[in-house]
Amino acid sequence: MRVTIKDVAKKSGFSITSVSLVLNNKETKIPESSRQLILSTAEELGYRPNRLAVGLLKKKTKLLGLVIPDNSNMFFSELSKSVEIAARKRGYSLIYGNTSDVYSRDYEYLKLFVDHQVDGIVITKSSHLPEKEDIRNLEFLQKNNVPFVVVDRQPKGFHSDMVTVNNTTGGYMATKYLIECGHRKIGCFTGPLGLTTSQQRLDGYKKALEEFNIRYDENLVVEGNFSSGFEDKAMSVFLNKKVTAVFCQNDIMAFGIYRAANKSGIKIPSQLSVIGYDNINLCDIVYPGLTTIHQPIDQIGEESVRILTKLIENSNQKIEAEVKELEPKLVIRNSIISIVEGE
Amino acid sequence: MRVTIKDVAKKSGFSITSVSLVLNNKETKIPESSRQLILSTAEELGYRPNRLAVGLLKKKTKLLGLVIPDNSNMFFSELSKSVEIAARKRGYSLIYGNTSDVYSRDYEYLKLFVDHQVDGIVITKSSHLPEKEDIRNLEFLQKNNVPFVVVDRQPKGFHSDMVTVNNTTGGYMATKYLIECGHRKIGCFTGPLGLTTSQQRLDGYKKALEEFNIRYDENLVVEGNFSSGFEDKAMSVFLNKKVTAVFCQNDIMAFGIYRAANKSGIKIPSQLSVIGYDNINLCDIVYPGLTTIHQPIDQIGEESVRILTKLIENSNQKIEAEVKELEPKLVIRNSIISIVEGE
DNA sequence: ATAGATTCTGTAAGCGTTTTCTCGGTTTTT
DNA sequence: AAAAACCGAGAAAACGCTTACAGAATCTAT
Repeated sequence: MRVTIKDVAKKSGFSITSVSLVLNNKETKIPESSRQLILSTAEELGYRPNRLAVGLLKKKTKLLGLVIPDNSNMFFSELSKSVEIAARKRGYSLIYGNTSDVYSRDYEYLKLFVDHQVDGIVITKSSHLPEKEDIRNLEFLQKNNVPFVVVDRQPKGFHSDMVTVNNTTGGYMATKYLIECGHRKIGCFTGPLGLTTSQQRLDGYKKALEEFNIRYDENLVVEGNFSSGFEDKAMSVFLNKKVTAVFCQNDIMAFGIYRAANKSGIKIPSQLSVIGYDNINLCDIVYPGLTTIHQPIDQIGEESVRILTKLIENSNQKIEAEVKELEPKLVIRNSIISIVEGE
Repeated sequence: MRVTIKDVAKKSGFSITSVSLVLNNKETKIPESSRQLILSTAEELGYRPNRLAVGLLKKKTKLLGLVIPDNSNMFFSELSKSVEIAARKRGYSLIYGNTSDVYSRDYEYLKLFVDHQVDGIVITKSSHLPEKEDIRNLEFLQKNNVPFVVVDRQPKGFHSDMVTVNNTTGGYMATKYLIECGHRKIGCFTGPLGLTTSQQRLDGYKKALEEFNIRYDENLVVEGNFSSGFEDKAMSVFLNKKVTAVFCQNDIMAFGIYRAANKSGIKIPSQLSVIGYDNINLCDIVYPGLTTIHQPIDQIGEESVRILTKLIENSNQKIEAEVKELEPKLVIRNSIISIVEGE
């Protein structure tokens, strides 16, 4: 059986109270000699407090729940990592729910986390979560008094603490850069259009076109899924429409375009310029290096946990919901070619 | 405040006992009418049992701990996902510890998990964990009576339940395939040589060479880190030695070779053949598609959790440690060229 | 009618902690 | 020498739940 505080008490000859007091460094008038004895027998027995018991009593578990759509998508696996790092820095650990983008699991995991009495939750919803369920989920958390922070994908019709990267700006920066490189016919390979993320990046794309007086042509927009599988279809559309550059709404889809291009004997960047989104580790490793929009993943994790722990530690007072919007950044590598002005 | 069983009891007019009995579907002679009333008020109040309380009492938390070295390495992020899927299938959730390959955190997380009274632990140790600490860690778990399964990287000097993929076979298959394609001067780009994983893959490489009477030349072996950073150094060695093919001990390093090759104007596969290891999603997406050794990640997760839950459910009886060795598989894509026999 | 069997429901202990309160024993003060 | 002050340490309640056990109420059989 595991060593309990009772064992330490018995062995050291003190009461449970005294042991607890000493072990928790409470200010108390227990003489140094007793103190040392207790400390050393606890050490000797390898005593570690049972967190369930402590949690039950104190109503704090130092556990955070993390819900993400897909840990095999590098953006999210890097995000998990950054959340984990930020959490451990503050003494919290993570229970982790990967929904595999099956949206009913969002709710399942939230319930589970609540049952485990997590102190707070970081959530990025599934791609196809219906608005109604989204609201139901978050209301469930509110009703149960569990602080939470929504990350990356914004809920519709619900205002809460949130950390995002400005996707409109990101889409705008990517497109503008392509235009400045002389491109006029620019394809857009989007994520699921039900997500604010995709929609906003598309908005940025449109905004940049408009600014440079380029007509927006919806036939140059192909919807993808932030993963692979649609690149061939997209490629055939782009070739057909003779685009000279493509804005891919994430890096994985950009790699898909790399492959499709190679298959069709199209050279990147000389015949087709490509820009991605996310700046995952691999961008540096592929050839040609992928020019992309950097998302500050470490900051996202850090900010989410910062806000969440703030919420937890001030759970008595109602604070105005904090929305942290981070800025994306253009990272230039070698997947884009500048074409001569006027031709 | 959260709804407790007491609230349900009060509201429905029954005792706590009756409510618990009904809610847990215990066989009992509570009449259907009372039963229904209890069920409906529980539902109405949105009652969910507090897992801390249940765990404290039953000494079962339905929580599994997962320790992995680096979630930003795709092999491990896919592994986390597969472990998670296997766990949820059996009603367990995951507390998740990413050590970022800082080996002191292996122990930290194990302690934490024990404190949280997890029912069992799945562990893949950090790359540079000294043997002594490795043993200390696993003995700690034994002493605390926490079942565990070691995955992928084997501990030295400790026998326990384990799931691995046969790395020797994998290295052998990769090398043999290159030889059969006519290659004779084959470079080997390894992982950290302190890991059994790397060592065994190297053994397989040697074994294949030997089988075909090719002299093993240690100058063709370059140690990497399973990540990026050493590819340029490796490439210069390989070019210098005029190898025609490279066996990379994981896919990420193979992608590194892709890049280094491109930088030096070397074409893959026509001028240099490359084989990887792991078969992560990206292999299909890069160009040319990477021929590689497939590791059955889903099976690894499934087997680990299967063994672990078996251990948990039979924790009374001592069972012989189960070592499950899975088989790797060659996946042929387009990164290897066959060279004419004799020239 | 009364004992015995059968249904139903409640009491209470216990899981491992923390923390408030109380109390016995010293020492100090007058 | 008696009262006051102080020090050190333990008893007990509480957190939310499960479950063995006891008990009340109803019904059956003699």
